[in-house]
Amino acid sequence: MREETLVRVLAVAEELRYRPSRAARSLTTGRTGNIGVVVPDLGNPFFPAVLKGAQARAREANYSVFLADSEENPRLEMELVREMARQVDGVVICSSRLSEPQLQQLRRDTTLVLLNRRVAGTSGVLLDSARGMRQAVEHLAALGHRRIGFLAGPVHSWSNRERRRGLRAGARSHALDAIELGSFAPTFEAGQHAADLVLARDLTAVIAYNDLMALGVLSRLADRGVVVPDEVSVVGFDNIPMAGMANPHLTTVALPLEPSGRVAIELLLEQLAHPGASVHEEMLGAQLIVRASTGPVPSGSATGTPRRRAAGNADPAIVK
Amino acid sequence: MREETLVRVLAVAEELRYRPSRAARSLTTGRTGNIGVVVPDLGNPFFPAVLKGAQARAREANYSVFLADSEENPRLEMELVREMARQVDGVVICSSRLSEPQLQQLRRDTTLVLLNRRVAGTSGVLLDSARGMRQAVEHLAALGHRRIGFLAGPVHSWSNRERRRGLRAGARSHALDAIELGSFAPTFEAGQHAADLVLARDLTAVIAYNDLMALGVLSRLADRGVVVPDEVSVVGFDNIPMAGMANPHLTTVALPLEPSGRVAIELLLEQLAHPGASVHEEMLGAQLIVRASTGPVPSGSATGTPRRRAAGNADPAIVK
DNA sequence: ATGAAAGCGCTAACAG
DNA sequence: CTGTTAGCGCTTTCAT
Repeated sequence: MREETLVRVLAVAEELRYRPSRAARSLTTGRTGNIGVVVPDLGNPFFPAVLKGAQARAREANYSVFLADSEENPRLEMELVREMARQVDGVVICSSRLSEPQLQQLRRDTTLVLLNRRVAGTSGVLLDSARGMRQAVEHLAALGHRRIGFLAGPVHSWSNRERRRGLRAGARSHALDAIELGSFAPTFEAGQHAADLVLARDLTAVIAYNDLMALGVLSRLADRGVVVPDEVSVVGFDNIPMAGMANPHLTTVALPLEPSGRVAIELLLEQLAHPGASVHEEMLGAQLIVRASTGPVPSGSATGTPRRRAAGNADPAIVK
Repeated sequence: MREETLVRVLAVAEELRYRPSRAARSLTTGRTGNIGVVVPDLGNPFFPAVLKGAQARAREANYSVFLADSEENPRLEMELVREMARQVDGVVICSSRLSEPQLQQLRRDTTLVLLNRRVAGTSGVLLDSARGMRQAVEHLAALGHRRIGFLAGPVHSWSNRERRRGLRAGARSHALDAIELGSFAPTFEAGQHAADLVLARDLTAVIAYNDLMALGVLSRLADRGVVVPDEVSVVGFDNIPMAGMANPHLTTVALPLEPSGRVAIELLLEQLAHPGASVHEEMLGAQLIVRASTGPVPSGSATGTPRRRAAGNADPAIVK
């Protein structure tokens, strides 16, 4: 058509504030231009961080994102994904609390990408928890700790399994005892509660499932007058945004949260572009962050000598 | 129709995994069943908290929510709302960084509800920052402080204006000096930076725009060997989820974050149900949270006597 | 090259 | 009260 016509049409379109209807478009094309993201709990700072990366990357690719909070509830999680499936091109499930069969089932409804979960035939982003855990154990071993507690997180969580795996491997390598406690909810309050169990077991070091719990432990230890890190060393996981500023005594295994969100979207876009393409899995590294205050433990404690009460000699939770 | 027919139809529908297409539906009905939420920064814990409430309430009403992060960028914020407008029934803008004319303009594109912002003709949820600030000032006055610093937040933020307003009122009531510093970005890092300015001004108490900044101040004060609260009292705002667990020295003005998200959605639903109805504004209260460690300041400091260096006598930032 | 028409999946308004 | 039809706003295909 004529140049002039084009210009005029565009001008009028602008004047009438014309905006193409995405609904109508998606009706014909079959694509929505939307992506869904499901998280177990927005109150856990881990997920907003991931979300931030995901949202940013999605926008760069001209996708909008639907957000849903499954409230740590598998039934709700299922329902949310199903509902989303109707109006998105694919969904990213973060730290899914669903069983593998359930996830396989959802795969029939939409293109799935998992974050923090490994399922056959499904693309996913993984954070190298096991390696991070080995670093943490190595660090504590170097400080002289011989008995290390682990406060386990959600049972169905992949990262919890990985962290336990890393723990056992680390304990074996360094010939120290790893005592698993829990599982606990991945919250500050659960950490406070767990702190008492740690003291009761006469542990000199404890690794929590995540920073939230670790902060809970630190808080409770402070309340009980226990000096950190002289009497007990505490290590957390994830390095959530406020972890460091929250408590300088917190050593933590840092995971790349925002990048993981970005990568999840990237994997999803890839799947959408090449529907038949092979499934990809991306593993992102962990890094131990040792803060100023993590000093060596007193030699008395370091040998694992009970300080408060005698430990039972047949301890069922000792792993190695 | 016959009972049997109905049953068989439903059975087949289920068998074929039939799901009505929302795109097609919205094409005919003109409604999408979606709501948009825009926040300035997901990295600020304030917003995930609000978001959690909003998402939960929206879901209860069978709405899905689109999420967008405007990265504290007004241009981007505009664009995001415009884009959302095409596929939602309404949008909630949290702590908008836009000018009033810009917001009026957006109102033509979609139904708007504002959180933390007052604009004529637009429904909104407000958090009573001014009253919270007066409580904070009253508290510090009771502890004997005579010179109080305020670390201002984003210039275009309604709550920042309200907090300044409350500050001036409080300073007048209690006949004390309020020194405004900033503005600063509402971040931990900015708080660290501001702490030095506070010390340079010989202030015995400082109220930060929000908890993030307050934690930054506390962190920097600790690094510089200043004892809190004996030498300096620090007050934050919002009571974000990790504030309390982060630092027991943090006194904070608590705002109902999750409820505010819920209320925002409620106002939006109301607007959608009665399109012509009158605009509503909801004001939610604030509550001062004084933690264990907020003791009185030494009497020397309490009289406002400079401790580190002489303060210039013509201080332009002194409000009253 | 440009323009007309079919149809995506649904709902609303209609006719039977 | 059931069953049929028009049309929402686009894209894609087909005819001109």
